[in-house]
Amino acid sequence: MDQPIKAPIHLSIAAVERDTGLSKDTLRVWERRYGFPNPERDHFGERIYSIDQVDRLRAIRRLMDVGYRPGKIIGLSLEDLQALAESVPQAAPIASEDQAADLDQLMNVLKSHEIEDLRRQLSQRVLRLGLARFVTELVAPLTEKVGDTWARGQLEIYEEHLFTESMQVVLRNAISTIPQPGNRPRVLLTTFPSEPHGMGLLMVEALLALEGCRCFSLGVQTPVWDIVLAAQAQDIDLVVLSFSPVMNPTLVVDGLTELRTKLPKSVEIWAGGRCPVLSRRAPDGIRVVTEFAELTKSVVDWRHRHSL
Amino acid sequence: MDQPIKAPIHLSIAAVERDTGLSKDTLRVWERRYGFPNPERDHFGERIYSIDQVDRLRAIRRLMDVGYRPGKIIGLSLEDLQALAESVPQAAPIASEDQAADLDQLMNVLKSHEIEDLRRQLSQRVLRLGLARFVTELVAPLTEKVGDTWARGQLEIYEEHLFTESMQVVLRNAISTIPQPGNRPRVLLTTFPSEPHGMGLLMVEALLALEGCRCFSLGVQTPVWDIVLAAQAQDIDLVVLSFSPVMNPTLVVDGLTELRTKLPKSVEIWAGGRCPVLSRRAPDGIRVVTEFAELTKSVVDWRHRHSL
DNA sequence: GTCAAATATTTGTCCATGACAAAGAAGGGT
DNA sequence: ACCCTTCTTTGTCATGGACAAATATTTGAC
Repeated sequence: MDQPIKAPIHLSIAAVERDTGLSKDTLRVWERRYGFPNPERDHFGERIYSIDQVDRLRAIRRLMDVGYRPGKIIGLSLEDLQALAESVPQAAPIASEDQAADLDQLMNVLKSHEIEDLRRQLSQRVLRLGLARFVTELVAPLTEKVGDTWARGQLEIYEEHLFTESMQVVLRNAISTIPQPGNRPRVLLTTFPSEPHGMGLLMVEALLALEGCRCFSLGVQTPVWDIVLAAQAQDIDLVVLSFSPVMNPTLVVDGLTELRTKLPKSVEIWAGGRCPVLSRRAPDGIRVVTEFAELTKSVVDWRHRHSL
Repeated sequence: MDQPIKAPIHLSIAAVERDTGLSKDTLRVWERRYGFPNPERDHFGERIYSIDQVDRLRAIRRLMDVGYRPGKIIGLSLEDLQALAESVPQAAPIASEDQAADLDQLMNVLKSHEIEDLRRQLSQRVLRLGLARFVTELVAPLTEKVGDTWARGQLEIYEEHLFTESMQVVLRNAISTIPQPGNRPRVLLTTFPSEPHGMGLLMVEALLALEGCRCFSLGVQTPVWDIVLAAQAQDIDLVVLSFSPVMNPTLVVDGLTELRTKLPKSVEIWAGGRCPVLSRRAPDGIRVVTEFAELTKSVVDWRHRHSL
């Protein structure tokens, strides 16, 4: 054996915050209220979390992302948590039999860790389906499936990383082959500072570029003020932001409100992604786009409104 | 005018943390110690920061990244801070006259916001110089120059985002053209969870791929435990991690130590990047690679040691 | 004077506890 | 069924104290 005695590794509260996505404040208040997590203390009284507890915290976090409330599940053992995750109903796949089978096949390639295979097969699908259908019918459901499978604990994070990395390579490659004429609308794409996920952005960029929009991607995590500056400098018509479900709702709403007041009225803001708060209480003056099909329509609509 | 009367916009402490990168704890303790920032309070006593103060905070933050200590500069006005930023000595460019001129030219293209131009010119340089020289003689110094210019306040964050995004596209494209034979060493590339910068990783991937290594990139921010799992699954010889100077030294050292104990002895760990702590107190069993030239040598050395 | 070791200062992060607002759940009337 | 009000849950913020790590400064030997 390479690691005969597994060293009892302990993590600081900052490390746990990063590994679980739960803020330090939350970790402390859970300990106070529910008695879990229940970390040891080092010689100076600072919290020291065991791997076991971090695993449990991650399982709890995953279930919360699916809608469970912490109070209900925080007392459960890791096994119970995993059992619960299994029972979460799969998001209804709107896919046909063929599609579903194809997704399964790609998942198997991913699980076999044959990265070249995965990348090659994805590239083939781009050619076969065309980029637009590739994004809507394959990337979107496959990404969801991967997230789902991970939430059930049937996929390691590193496998998700491998998937994301491969998919991004394929998508970027595909996007770079789209000719970019100097057309309107001129679109700025990015995410807020607390949102590190870039896949949604790439999908949107692909679809918009196909629609003939002029896309300027700032990558992820641009502060609000810098979005405003960039929109000014690039003479932007449309700011598109992408949100994942894990984003803090308050930050989403506050950020959007702030951005809306700072941007001229003539610049539209479109917010996309599967973030619950968007559908419920999106600020005024923000267009919420939850489905990819809407995106294309919205562009047509924009052009119509601007007589283009 | 689009915004005739600029609404007196105020930000919550969470928003300021987001926009300045200073933690809530830090913001509170500065207020307590130095009397700045000095936010108003809303009807319920929560801090409300003015735009002016946030601008000052960002200027301070920039100077800190260049080595100033907060206590020395926290009392200065925005003008004084900017003047100070101007006076920061430029990092000595080891480049030749020609190179320096070329970098300047590219910087100008970036500042003109002609993204297509920038991307096209970068792609041309790849062909002209070859990928290896492109990385060592252009990407590395240009990235540094961009960071530097930003630190002086002469570049907006969004401009840095534009640069990073363009460069990543070019690099990924270049990398994807390198044939990947099934050669050793098999290299896993990633960063720790607190390190969101992926450029260094791409540069290293390019050079290693050129050297004939088999590269598996997990993208950024992989938790330690998942790095271990991935290394196992992919039969990895070499884990390469990239660090930027802003990373918390404690987390770097702790993470590396943890990773070293969890990985089998047969798997080497190489740590790269301009992170001061690496040179000073790197843990045992970690190879520190600060220069790109070393990288190639290290691969040759690895092959020699493994009789390949 | 130069350099290294010892001491002082600066600075970020952590801790404990209290409080409240916003989201969600539960109850009651039409 | 539905909507409005009330109760419960939950995350974030506030205060103020403390210490360790990093940095600056002083001391002392050569």
